[in-house]
Amino acid sequence: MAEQGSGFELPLLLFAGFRTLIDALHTELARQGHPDVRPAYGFAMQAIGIDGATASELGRRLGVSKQAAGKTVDRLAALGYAERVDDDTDGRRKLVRLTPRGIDSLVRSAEIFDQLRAQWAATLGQNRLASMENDLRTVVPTDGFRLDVAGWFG
Amino acid sequence: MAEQGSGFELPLLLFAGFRTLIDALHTELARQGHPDVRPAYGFAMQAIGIDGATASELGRRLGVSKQAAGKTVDRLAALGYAERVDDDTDGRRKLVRLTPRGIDSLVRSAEIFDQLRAQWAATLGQNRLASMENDLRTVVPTDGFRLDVAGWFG
DNA sequence: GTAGACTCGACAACGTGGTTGACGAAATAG
DNA sequence: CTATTTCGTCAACCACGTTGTCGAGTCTAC
Repeated sequence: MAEQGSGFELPLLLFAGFRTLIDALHTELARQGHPDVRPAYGFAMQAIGIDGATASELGRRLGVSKQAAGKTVDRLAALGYAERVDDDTDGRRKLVRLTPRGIDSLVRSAEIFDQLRAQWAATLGQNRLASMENDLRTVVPTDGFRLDVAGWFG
Repeated sequence: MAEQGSGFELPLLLFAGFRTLIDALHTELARQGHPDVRPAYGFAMQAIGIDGATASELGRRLGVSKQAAGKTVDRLAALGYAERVDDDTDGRRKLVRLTPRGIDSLVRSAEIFDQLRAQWAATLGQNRLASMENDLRTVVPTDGFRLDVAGWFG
């Protein structure tokens, strides 16, 4: 209340909201058999998608270099969430595909996010939550933004 | 609008809002003579505060180890934003103090954040923005949360 | 059909932000 | 006086990003 109207608080609240959701997601994800999925991995797997992608394409989607994307794929592969498959029609390309385990984590993430949103809706009311989402949509640039949280911040 | 009610969109919107504010801050900060302040540095300087702090205390405030805090102080010191001062009454302690340049960046940050909030208020309306802040306060845990964004995410 | 340009994935080196573990020095508790 | 705690630092390591380089494969133009 002392910080009412302080410009300092707004970014903190937005980040706290983001972090609250992501932490709740990963707590539940861990409980459902995915204890070693980090926030960054979730975003990367989301970017890989069901159809898969090459490392270069993944880099473009995430807004990072192809080298950084390649390293992320290494970690995902080491954990059994993704795999590299040679492309028959192009000897240079290696398609990165999610394993069944990777797809499972993605499906569960979507469900958990829906449940979390429902909790917020129950607390704030559907209208208030929808207003918040609409207002955020108005005020953030519409073009896709970069998801390289760790690298961006530090 | 296709994503209306999608649990996936909410965290993205919150993060995009956070990032939009932080990016705007640093663009303006760079214009005002602080081009090499990174988001992480701003949070660290905020935690150091006007009165200064020891590296261990800084670590506690940021939620990271004293070693990590010490490294952050190194980078801040290298850029001329902070300095270490021996404590006369305790031979172990070294107080980390912001330099005038460090304080200047903090003062300007506060002003810029206020201006950015005013822009949001002009776009959304005072009431809508205040509602958003109130709703976020309702839904995020009240206890102080960790500011180690980079380390948390990745 | 082949020469040049482009793309792909990988390698190396580095910067930044974290972690543990260990350690000497200084303060404090008994 | 001794035992414990705390402070700052050093060293090693990991995660996530960067740039530069490179061989190999594909595509385009002549």
